Amino acid sequence: MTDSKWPKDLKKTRVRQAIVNVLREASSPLSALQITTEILKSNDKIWPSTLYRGLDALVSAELVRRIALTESSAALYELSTHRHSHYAICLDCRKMFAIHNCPLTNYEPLIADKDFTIMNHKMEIYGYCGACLKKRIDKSNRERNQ
Amino acid sequence: MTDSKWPKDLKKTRVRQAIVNVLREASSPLSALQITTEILKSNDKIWPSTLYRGLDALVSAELVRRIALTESSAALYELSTHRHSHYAICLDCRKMFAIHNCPLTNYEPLIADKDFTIMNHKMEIYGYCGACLKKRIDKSNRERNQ
DNA sequence: CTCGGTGCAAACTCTTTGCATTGAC
DNA sequence: GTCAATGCAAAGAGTTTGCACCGAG
Repeated sequence: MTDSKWPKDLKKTRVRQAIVNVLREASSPLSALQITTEILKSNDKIWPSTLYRGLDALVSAELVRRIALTESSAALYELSTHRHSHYAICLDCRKMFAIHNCPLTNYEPLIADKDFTIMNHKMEIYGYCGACLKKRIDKSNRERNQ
Repeated sequence: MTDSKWPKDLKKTRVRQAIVNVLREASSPLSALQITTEILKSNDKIWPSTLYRGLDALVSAELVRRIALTESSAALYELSTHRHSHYAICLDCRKMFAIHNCPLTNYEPLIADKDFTIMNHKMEIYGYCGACLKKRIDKSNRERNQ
């Protein structure tokens, strides 16, 4: 509710505030559907079109960042106050872990001379988080012993 | 037509051969729609469902690789004989340039200890190719001079 | 009061599913 | 001949568009 730095040229409407409130409480990026579900929980109403238009406005105002993952068809959204650029995503539980130091920062100049000027990049790392890896190992041990 | 190493357990059907033929002639990855268009040009017919099922079969047989870009909603397909892992994509003309040496190969061990075991990764680089960058510069010069 | 935001319906893109028929082996 | 591949229709997810009404500034 306390929206510290809401851009003055961005109308502060019910829907937009609801979106920001939901994203503020989220521990990881949310899909449009997840945001809708959360808003509906608070006995507030929202329509898909309005949600997407609201998100577009917030993304344009740089309050919200849109993340498109190659593996999922739905886009994810997070507050842009969290300065994440990349994520490692667990193949089992789909939990997302922010990667703070980007490996490409030093690498980009190496390919920049190939008649291509780099503006930005996307990177996703897939694997298993500690908990899920343990479960996998336990499971394969159990199967071997029976 | 000369399909050097067609997996013996993969039925060699009209549709699958048509897909492979189209992809063989392609200079960059194609979308399902582009593949459909190419096949229809040869007075051959194809239905979306059949195309997708054919692509799935070819991907499973590892003859074809599926590329999902974060920026486009449609998946792209290429023959897996071209050993590309990453692309640099021009923001203007959308041309794709293969990147052969992956910057993450040496980097992965650096984050692997963070209770996360990396299995694979996706990377896309966005920017401007030489031709499009020149056009942009020329255009901005022209606008400045008038 | 005004113009942009919203409710609602409908469309649109990409992809998948179901089922009867066809064709590869 | 058998079973998987295909033709075709229809549905599904995610997102966008159109238009009348509403509400923030």
